[in-house]
Amino acid sequence: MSNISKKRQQLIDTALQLFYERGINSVGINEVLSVSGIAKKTLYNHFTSKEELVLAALEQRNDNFIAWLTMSLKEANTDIEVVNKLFNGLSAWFSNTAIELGKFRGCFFINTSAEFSDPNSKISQYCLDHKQQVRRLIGEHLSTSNTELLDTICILKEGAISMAYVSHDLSMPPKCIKIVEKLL
Amino acid sequence: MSNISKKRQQLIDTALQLFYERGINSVGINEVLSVSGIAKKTLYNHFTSKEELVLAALEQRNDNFIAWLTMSLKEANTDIEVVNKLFNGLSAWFSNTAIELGKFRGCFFINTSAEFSDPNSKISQYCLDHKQQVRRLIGEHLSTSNTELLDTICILKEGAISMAYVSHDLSMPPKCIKIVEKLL
DNA sequence: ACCAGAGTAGACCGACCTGTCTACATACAG
DNA sequence: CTGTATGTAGACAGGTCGGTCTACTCTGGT
Repeated sequence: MSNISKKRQQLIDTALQLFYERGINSVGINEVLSVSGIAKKTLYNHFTSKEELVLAALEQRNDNFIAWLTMSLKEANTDIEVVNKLFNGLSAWFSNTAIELGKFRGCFFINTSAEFSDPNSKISQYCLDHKQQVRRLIGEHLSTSNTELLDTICILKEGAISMAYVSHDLSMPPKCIKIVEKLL
Repeated sequence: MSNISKKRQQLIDTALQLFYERGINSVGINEVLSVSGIAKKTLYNHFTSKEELVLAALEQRNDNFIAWLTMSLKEANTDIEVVNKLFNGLSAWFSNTAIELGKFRGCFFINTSAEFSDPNSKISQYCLDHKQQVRRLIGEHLSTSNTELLDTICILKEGAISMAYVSHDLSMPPKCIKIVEKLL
């Protein structure tokens, strides 16, 4: 890997970590630089603004998350297996057992949407896009193209994430599994 | 009402509106002052810091929300009626028909939790407290003290709010009602 | 060996942040 | 009528923000 993209990647990695841990508006460019040990000129060589760095961090997180979810849903051949693997995966995430996703601090995309109020901004649009990608990936593992089950799973997933973060209640994923079991 | 508490209330109302619309970290004290037309000295007469104003705005929002929810659940005498009234209420909120709650921009408490990363801060604690109050209020309207139904409703509620805001999908509340109907 | 490209450190800019303070106006209770 | 409490306007302090720029160094390919 060339030096140029190595530095670029270091910046993205550091930014993602700090942005996810503490929120984008609470982390300044200077902190990203001092933590990563990279000069300011280099950052503005690769990104024209903080917003571009934010978008790159969102893309990185999306890649990580989709990869993790793909792995989690691997070899799920029945609908109930998909549900089990999905919510067991969420459990692992919440309890910091899914190391690929870092220390749990809610959904980075929900948190970021909360910080950026303009729904037409690239940042908000990307958050929406991420949720659609996750939904599509789950849908591809289900036996039916009926959206009813997919809707249910997505609602429960979002609810479980929100309650895990805001209410510190990590017990929702098993309950979600039971709910879907009853419905099938 | 005395002048002192009138000014205080104006500050809280303005702060709540701006904080909810755009996020707490994106709104400075000076903007709250210029919009409300109140002097800075007066603000720091009533609140020792921005954090205190934020807490007062959270309390105000909690009062408004609990009052709205209490009204929405009034005369719900069966479990299914509670579910119907709750999710129809959410529908109205999402589509800006519930004027008491202002223009929908997600859950103020979820959004605020996303902005403040320290879970032990008063602000994060208050967000958690709000969610518990809402849960308790819903629970009081249910026929059983069994937490299973209450858990289900709360997960679905959080999921519906999150999807309405991040994914601009306002269609979840009726689907939540159908899900609970199947489970009962 | 040399030069261009990519890196470094960090001063600097204007804008904005929270919070303090001075100086003055108004209202009202005793 | 007067004193206190509460209000006003806004300058100011000290800090941080995103972003620009200068001046210098390192490194790798020809």
